Amino acid sequence: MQWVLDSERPVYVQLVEQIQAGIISGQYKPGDRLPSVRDLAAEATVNPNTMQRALTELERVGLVYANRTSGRFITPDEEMIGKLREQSARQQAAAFLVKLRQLGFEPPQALALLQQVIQDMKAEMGRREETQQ
Amino acid sequence: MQWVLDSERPVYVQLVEQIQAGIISGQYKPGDRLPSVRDLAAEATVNPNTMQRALTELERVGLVYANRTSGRFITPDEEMIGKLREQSARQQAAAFLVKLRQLGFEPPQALALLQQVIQDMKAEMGRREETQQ
DNA sequence: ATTATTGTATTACGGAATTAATACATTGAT
DNA sequence: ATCAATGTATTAATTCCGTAATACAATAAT
Repeated sequence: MQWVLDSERPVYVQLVEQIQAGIISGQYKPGDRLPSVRDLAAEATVNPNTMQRALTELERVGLVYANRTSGRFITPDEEMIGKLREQSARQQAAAFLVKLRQLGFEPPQALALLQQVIQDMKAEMGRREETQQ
Repeated sequence: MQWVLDSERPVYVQLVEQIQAGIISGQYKPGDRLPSVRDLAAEATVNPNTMQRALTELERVGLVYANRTSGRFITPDEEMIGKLREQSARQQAAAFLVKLRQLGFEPPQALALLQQVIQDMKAEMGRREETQQ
């Protein structure tokens, strides 16, 4: 795994995100054993405790579990992974709606805006392709 | 203005949000003079510096401007207010898409999910109405 | 000119959050 | 029984953020 860390946000948060992305993307498969805390920490050039914190967080939500001395594993429960993924996404969506309401956009307007932003992205991509040598 | 503050998040952030909401909702109209820093601070039972910080932030984005000794005013530029509002909303939308991609949702899927969340909200509201005494 | 009112700058305090150092506990392997 | 590898707990150091205390600066009003 290639770790990308900046100092804008807490390191342990970035670790959580990246491991989680690795799980969702299937890079870490259900049931896989993870490298040890110390190895992961060395890999990411991070203090072991910092890596531990990230792993504990993932454990809290149920994505991984630990067996003392035998190591840490991705949960084998694919359905749980799927549910967690969807639940997180819904939370993000709800938070988005709250923020947009603060800006005076009711949910249907927020939806329309998101649609438009996506359209604009597509248009931008199209222009890039045309322009590329 | 009735201020609602908790200690979950920085006070100055909450102040920014509430003043901004006041501007967008038209409670504070373009060109209006705001009460002085000290008065606002007293109103919200907050340290003057904390209120100052909130106002400086709003100034940074252009929603208000200050004239030494004569006070602080909402920008009279209604178009700017509108543009800022839309720009903020777009930023939120873009951030939402980034987070959802981290969870493995491509933009069209993110859009569909948001739509569904809104539908669910409506359904929930409906059930509430039926149930209410 | 003086004063009162306004915004601004500087500095310091407190406390929480993050990271690090170190020691402890468990257990599979030998 | 010992050891090595693992996760875990405890404590400390440090940094950073939010808030507060206080002093300064500018100008409209008198």
